[in-house]
Amino acid sequence: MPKVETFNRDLVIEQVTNVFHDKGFNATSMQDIVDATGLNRSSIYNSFENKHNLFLECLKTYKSRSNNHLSDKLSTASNSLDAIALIFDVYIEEIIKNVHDKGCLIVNCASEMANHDVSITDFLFKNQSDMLTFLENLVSKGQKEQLINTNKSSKEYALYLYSSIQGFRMTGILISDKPELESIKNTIIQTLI
Amino acid sequence: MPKVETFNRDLVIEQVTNVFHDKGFNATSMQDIVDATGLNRSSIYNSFENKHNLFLECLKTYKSRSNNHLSDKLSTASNSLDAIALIFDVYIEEIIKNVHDKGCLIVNCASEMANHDVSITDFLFKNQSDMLTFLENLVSKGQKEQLINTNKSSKEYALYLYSSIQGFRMTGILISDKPELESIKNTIIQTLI
DNA sequence: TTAATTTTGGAACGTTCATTTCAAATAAAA
DNA sequence: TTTTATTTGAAATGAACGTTCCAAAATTAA
Repeated sequence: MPKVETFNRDLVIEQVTNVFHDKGFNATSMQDIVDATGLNRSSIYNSFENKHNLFLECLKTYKSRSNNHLSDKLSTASNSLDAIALIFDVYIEEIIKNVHDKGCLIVNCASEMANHDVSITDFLFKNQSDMLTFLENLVSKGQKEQLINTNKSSKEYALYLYSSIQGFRMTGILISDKPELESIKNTIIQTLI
Repeated sequence: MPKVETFNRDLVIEQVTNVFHDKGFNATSMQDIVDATGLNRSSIYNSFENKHNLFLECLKTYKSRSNNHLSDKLSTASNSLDAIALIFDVYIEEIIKNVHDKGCLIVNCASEMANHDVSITDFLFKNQSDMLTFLENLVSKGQKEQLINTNKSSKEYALYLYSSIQGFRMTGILISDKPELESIKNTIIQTLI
């Protein structure tokens, strides 16, 4: 019966995500989004309710897309320690790919919006929890494989890595020199050995 | 001859900085600034030209105020390694002081505005350079005192610490649990020993 | 006390903001 | 082909934005 949605929703989300990633939530206007997608205002509001919801959907898609990309790369790792190093390699690749790196959308979002918007804060805490669990499992396996030292618990090292990754993503915004990024990565990894 | 500026410029900058720190540049309106300072719009524009300049002045004041505060604390350090640990203690104190920590104004600014505004980007690169020099000297002294290992150069460790500090400040936005923050700090410091 | 100079208060500027409205175009099902 | 549901286009909404304007108040030097 109805006329069906003609645009590619995934593509639109990707286009909008690029704008949000580049300018942040507050500096992005609906006009920017209209321009980036080629869609009409009405279509956007019809399909995504409002700017806030659209941003939340971009965040969620970004998270799962990043996680999938990470999983793909990590599946090639020979062991857990190698996997942790590969996480940083993925980010290094991302940072030097762009002339001006935009950092991590989620880290930027935390910096811009945490504690101001409950649905965003909920997302951020959930993301943090997922990240910590993921890293803890990785460290735990590495410790069982005796590739990672047991000076600290897997929980503590996960927290350390979580914090280090955020710093790494922030640093990449201004520093895009590969040797420097590799050096930071190696120093972080060294701690675990 | 003239009527002289009646308000306390330092106080106004502090009040405005608090708003910018809380909401970020783009989400802060001139009305917010009027409300926070109690000044009239005209007075603000008379004294600070525009929002952008006002923000830049807040950034600079924030930087020097933070550096002064850090210097004060670090002067009580018994050695260079202790001084590095004290940096993190200053941040931990800052993080748990506020119910909802806002992170570092400069880190947040990098996340929101880097590569979009040349005067901001200039400030950020200058700040980064200052930070790295400061940390490199600290590490270098620590290595001479044989308190910090020489597995990596002082430059490399400075870069590592710089990245770690940014991550630490980001992490503190969502995590305000002192033991967790202490754990991250200790893991970072451990790398140097 | 007067003159000179600046800060104020408050309104107004034109623009841009996110969002809404609604008729016209569209397309699948009947 | 007609019906039905939905997407579109384009304009309009009112509120908020950063900034400007100007007369009135204020203050100090002469």
